[in-house]
Amino acid sequence: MNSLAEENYLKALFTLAAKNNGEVSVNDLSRHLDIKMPTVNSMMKKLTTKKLVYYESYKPLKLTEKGKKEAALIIRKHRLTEMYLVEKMNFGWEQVHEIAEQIEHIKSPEFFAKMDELLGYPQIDPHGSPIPDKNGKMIWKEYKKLSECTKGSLVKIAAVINTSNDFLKFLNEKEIHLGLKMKIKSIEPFDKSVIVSYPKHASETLSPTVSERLLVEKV
Amino acid sequence: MNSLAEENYLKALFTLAAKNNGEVSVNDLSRHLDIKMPTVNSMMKKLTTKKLVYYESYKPLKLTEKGKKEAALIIRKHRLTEMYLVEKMNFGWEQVHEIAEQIEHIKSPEFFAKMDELLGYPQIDPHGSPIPDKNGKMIWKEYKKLSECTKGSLVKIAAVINTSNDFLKFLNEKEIHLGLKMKIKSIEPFDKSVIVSYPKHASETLSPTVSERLLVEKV
DNA sequence: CTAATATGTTAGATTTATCTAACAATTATA
DNA sequence: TATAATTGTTAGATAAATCTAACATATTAG
Ligand SMILES: [Mn+2]
Ligand SMILES: [Mn+2]
Ligand SMILES: [Mn+2]
Ligand SMILES: [Mn+2]
Repeated sequence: MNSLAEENYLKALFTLAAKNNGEVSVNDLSRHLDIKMPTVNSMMKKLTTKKLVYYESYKPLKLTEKGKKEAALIIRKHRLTEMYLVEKMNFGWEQVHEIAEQIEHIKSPEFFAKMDELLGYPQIDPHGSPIPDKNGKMIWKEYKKLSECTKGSLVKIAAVINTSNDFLKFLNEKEIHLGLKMKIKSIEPFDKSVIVSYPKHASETLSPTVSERLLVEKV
Repeated sequence: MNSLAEENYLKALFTLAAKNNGEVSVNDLSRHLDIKMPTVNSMMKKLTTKKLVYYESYKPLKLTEKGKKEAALIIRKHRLTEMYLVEKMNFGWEQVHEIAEQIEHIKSPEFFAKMDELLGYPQIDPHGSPIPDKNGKMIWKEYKKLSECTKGSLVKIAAVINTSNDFLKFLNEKEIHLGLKMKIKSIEPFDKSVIVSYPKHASETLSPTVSERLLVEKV
């Protein structure tokens, strides 16, 4: 059984690896978790003896297959929890991450199985991220960034990335949510702002900071 | 902020104190928590510096007012969780204690406030124990043990005490649950077994082991 | 009332997860 | 390529929560 600390390292390794083809540096982990490098270094040695991480001095860190699976199962619990909090407890999508960060460590397969069942076996979390299955398999659909779409296209919001509290609250104010269909009216040539329209909002200008964080699918 | 370990000691102190007019011994705590006496001893010193426990060498342990309140608030979270698991997630009353033992330590006032709201501000948990209010105030209604009732009386099951898994499963088999009304048909003079009747059960014999663990109110 | 038993305390060790300081290797820059 | 900056490692310290062994006090029984 992994400790709470070990679980957080596994999750961080998994998340950071996704951004850098499977390889993570001690420094990345250190900054991501706000834990000093020597601490990370010794934890990596420990996870290596547990066959969860592959580590050699001065080389990039990699999760083993076992490590990947265990990490994915924690992410599964995190995302199921977020979905449960939004769907069954009426929390806003900007409120659930902190709570899920704690509940993901609860040791009770029955508890998460029940959430899964009550939610009808959801495939995505409230931010559009895929929920890994019971074997730790996770599939990202092929979404496109809103910033990469062309004028005139009709798109549907599928996921948000870099889901900070402030960003989600901004989206709430603009009434932008998953599933929302919007039309791209034009793209400002100067700064690449995207001008869109959607129900109750005839014209909204979204800066690149925003449009790069919105993943969409074509309608 | 108290650690998980500290919270479990506070809760144990509160629970054991209820059985012994506010005083708890190091030995009681040690056995209850399955933690050796020297460990308990040093934790009591720590909780004393935090003004949660009143401790003097060789004297019984007592929670301070602050300690009592903090303990009651953890018990509040435990019981709200149990109620939520039974009412909203369809767990059996014998399944919820272990999960609540973990969730009671979640740091999120909003999470428990939401449970409370969704449950309609319940006063008791699934075993009939009172849920302390937001100020840590808890009131036990004046129930009587089934074993103390007289022949011919009509009673309603109000709470169960010493709620072990096996006992709750036994009650499930006998279809005995909170709110059930039963009539005391007779009391066996030899061993004080109570013979009762209730819907679908014309005659059930309950041993003292059982009838002493069932709290009832008169109908 | 003494002796045995039970309960409580002190001292010191261990495990886990963290840190700082010092040093070493790698990578980037001039 | 030599030097500087960044990244990584080692060594040793610290805090929390636990333990065992030894000793001290209190309670119980004869
Ligand atoms: Mn999250
Ligand atoms: Mn976490
Ligand atoms: Mn319980
Ligand atoms: Mn607990």
